[in-house]
Amino acid sequence: MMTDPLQARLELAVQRAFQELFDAEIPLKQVSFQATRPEFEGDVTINVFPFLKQSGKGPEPTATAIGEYLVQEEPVVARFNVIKGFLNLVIAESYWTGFVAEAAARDILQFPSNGRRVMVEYSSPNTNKPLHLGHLRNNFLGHSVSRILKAAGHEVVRVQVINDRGIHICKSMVAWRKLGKGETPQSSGLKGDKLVGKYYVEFDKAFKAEVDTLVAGGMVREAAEKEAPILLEAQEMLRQWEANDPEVRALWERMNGWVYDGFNATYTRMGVEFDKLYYESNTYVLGKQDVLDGLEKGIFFRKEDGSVWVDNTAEGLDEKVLLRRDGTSVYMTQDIGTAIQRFKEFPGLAQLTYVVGNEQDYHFKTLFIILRKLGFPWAQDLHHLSYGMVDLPSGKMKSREGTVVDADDLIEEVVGEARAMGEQLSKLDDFSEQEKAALFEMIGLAALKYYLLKVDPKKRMLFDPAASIDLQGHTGPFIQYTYARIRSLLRKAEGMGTWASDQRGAWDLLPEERTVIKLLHQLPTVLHEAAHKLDPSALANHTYELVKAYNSFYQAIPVLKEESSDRRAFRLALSAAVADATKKAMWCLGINVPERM
RNA sequence: GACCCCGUAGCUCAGUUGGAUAGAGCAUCUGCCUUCUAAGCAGAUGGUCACUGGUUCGAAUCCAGUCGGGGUCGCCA
Repeated sequence: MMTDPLQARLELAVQRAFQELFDAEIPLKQVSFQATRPEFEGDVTINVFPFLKQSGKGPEPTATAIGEYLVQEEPVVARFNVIKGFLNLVIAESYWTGFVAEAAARDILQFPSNGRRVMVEYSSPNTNKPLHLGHLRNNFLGHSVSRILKAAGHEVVRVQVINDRGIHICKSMVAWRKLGKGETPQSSGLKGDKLVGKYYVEFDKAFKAEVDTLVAGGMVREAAEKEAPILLEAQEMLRQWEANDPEVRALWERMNGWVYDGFNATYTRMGVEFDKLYYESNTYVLGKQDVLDGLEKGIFFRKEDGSVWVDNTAEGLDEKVLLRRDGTSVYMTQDIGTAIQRFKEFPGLAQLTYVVGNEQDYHFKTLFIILRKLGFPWAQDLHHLSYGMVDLPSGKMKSREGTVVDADDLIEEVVGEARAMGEQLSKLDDFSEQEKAALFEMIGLAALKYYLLKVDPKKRMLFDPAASIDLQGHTGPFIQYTYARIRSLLRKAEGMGTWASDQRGAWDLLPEERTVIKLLHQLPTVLHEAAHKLDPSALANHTYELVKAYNSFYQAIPVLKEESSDRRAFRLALSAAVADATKKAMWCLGINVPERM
């Protein structure tokens, strides 16, 4: 965990203070810092309550003694005050102005490369259905986490697993062959993934009709659901697929191709990217040998019927099957093999993060324990970014009840809302239609992405359609707006000269300036924490705090109209630093920012 | 039933290595465009931090229990 440089410096100074004043040792980590509450004077507050034993004095004398020591010995501490057990420190202006100069000159949200390569897996769609709201949270999270890790200095490999085989896609294939009349995306103009999804639904309809017919003919429903001819046909097709039947394989490739075209169109619009794709049709055979090796070493055990199991009861979990009695593998087997393959493929991989919903918590717990038992040292570097479900006001999304929110439709809706708002404000009269379209696309997607990313990933969240297209308040467009406003300011200021930290005159920072500077100063630490915790919401919320503070500053304090050229230049430098940091922070969330809006 | 997660303002969410009077946005109400973009700013209203007990100088935060919501417990993926 990283503490910011100012804090690290103060921690050491406080430690020295205890040493010299009270001849007492205090552990660095025990020094608790917090931002000073606005109603008191100060920037940083230290709570001395935990150290009364070491000092042998009451809270106030302890705090006062430390405060006096810091003012004397640590140049960044300008003065202090003590209220109850709280030592409020005022940090020297030169520290803050020096920081602004630095933030205006370089990207404070880009950490130097640390040489660690990490992998993030996200998306993992099935090829029988279009992408929906759940995929959006997954993709935005995965994409953002990848960028945050990159900004934190990692080299990131983004991967996607595509579930392209199995009974589900065979169902679509059967229905298309029977009912499709040769329909293609070209012939009907339907997006490829939507077309295949349509036949998946058609299959279900036909299946239900057949079951009803069989039941009407006197068959028990349970039996009918196993024997409906169209289901048998799909199962037969899966066998043919596994036997490499050329005709079935050709149809499979053709229909999956349509799906990929559709997915790619959606991914492009979402602005989500991958470095490498894994297809389940290639990886589903992996893991079997690894399980057999584990069996030989006595890590797993075989039951009388021949099936192979792992016993995780000692870890508080359960027994879990790894190979069926007929020797075929299950999902877990595949995941074991895939993980092993990835660490072979990318030697020295420092971390592998799976972005997968929390309904699979148990699966990943089990998977990680198994890999640890198999003795892979990297097993401790596996993470499950377990995110909560997205609920609708009406409850859970259910495909059977037709309440699934389609990704393409949703994007279309937020972009439409951005357009409606943009046209109404009519600030863009000199924009071409093309420029407008690009801007509304950017704003709409910002609204959607920010809405899904500002919530702690671990928590289930409510998707309120009305709130998600909101462009005011705690939203992506609000942040974009602040950025555009600063850019406009900076364009007007061109030629007014630059500012350097040695140029500061004898002035006091205004409270509005100080607030902005402090939030900006914390941002790199927040980014680092977000990388550590795999949590974009921390960065999203802090970025909002920053631009909110900037807006208050902007509204209350003149910049271009400031008469003192030094102060004006300083405010421009601060504005530029906020703009740069905001742009980078939003980039880390996968959100673009406009020069005007 | 067992295990896991969650419960903070009317609604959606921050805040949890234990610290000062628990914060935002939306909604409602009041001001502010002759001044750098009003997608903004300033302010008001709104709280038994689910409940009970415990730990301690101090608990929304830690522990136990109760209630409520969700998830997982397949030789499915």
